[in-house]
Amino acid sequence: VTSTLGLALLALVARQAATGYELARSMERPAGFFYAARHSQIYPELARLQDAGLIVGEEIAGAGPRPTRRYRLTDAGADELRRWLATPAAGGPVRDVKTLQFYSLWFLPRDEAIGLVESWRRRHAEALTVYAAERSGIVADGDPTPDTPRFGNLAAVTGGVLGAQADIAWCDWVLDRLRG
Amino acid sequence: VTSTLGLALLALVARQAATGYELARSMERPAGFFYAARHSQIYPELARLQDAGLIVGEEIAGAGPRPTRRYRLTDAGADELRRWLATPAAGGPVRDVKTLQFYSLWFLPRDEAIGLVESWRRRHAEALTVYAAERSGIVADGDPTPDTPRFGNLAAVTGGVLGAQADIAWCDWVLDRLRG
DNA sequence: ATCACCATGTAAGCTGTTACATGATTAA
DNA sequence: TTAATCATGTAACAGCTTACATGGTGAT
Repeated sequence: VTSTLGLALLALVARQAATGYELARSMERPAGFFYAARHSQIYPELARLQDAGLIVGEEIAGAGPRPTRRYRLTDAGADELRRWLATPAAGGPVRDVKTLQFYSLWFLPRDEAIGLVESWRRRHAEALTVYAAERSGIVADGDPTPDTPRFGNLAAVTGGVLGAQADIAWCDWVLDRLRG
Repeated sequence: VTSTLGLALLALVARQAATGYELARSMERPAGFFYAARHSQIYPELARLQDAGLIVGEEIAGAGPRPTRRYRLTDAGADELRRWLATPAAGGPVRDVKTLQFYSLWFLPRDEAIGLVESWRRRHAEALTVYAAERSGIVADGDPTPDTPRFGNLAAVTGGVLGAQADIAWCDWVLDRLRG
């Protein structure tokens, strides 16, 4: 019954009790690399999760006109998250703009096609340096064991590295053909 | 001004004039692997594209209570598509359920974590056989030159193969860690 | 004083999904 | 005759984005 956004929030709160603001930050920078959401979507969803008894918010001292709340996972929330993780999620709708553009490369003059692929390559190369740096940061703190959140971080960022490498290899393959 | 769905439809119509029904089919099976949409979204968008002068529909004989129309690209539509392809599209929102689950692997007992990753691995292996089969089918018809739609097909499916291989390698890396 | 950041909320609008609706043709 | 396929459309709803709204704290 819980939405994917709800489960994403449970996954974050499971790691660390957090305010809506902190969760919104996470869904921009670290977790946002693979699951993004805005605060306007997060706050109502947190209210729903609390109504469903999956999280509880405790009021804390904070800045601003409205009360600040820090949420933590309940036992029911932990069950819900584990149930979702136990079965592989059905992949949602696919809307891959990059593949759509590569699918249409034949429609461009040769030089512009090369320019398009090169700029995608640049983007992936940048992403790779970001992921690789993040990854060596994690590894430098010691190899995480599979029952700690840091293992999830390492797994996610490793996927980012492997994916970016594959994307770059793809661009190189296409460039070879276009120049060849 | 045109939506991404609109550009996806232009990209398909650029290859081959098509009815809304045929476009909806494409967005299930071949093109649907990287850009999916339903007929309920496609028909109104086709009307909008025609209003904007990017495609024109010609009534043809066909089954059904309403007139059947086959759409083809106009010169303005070709310009619009080329303009979009010339600059690399801004990546839309990221909502990667698989990475979210891997990020949360630490939260599961070891055996269930292994089960989850194995089932993702199975899914990617299936995808790989589909892409690989599709790819050898294209290559068997002769190497396409970069100015033919078949080159786009080959580029897209090559990306599918490389991506699936990277996904499998990722799963294997995680499984290695989980099994110790 | 001005700016960035902390912190939470609502409203309008666009995008996308599911479901409802209609009817002809062709193959089992 | 029953089902699949061709072919098009609308309506209700869910999900997400952009923009509006408020106000406190701490640094420059």
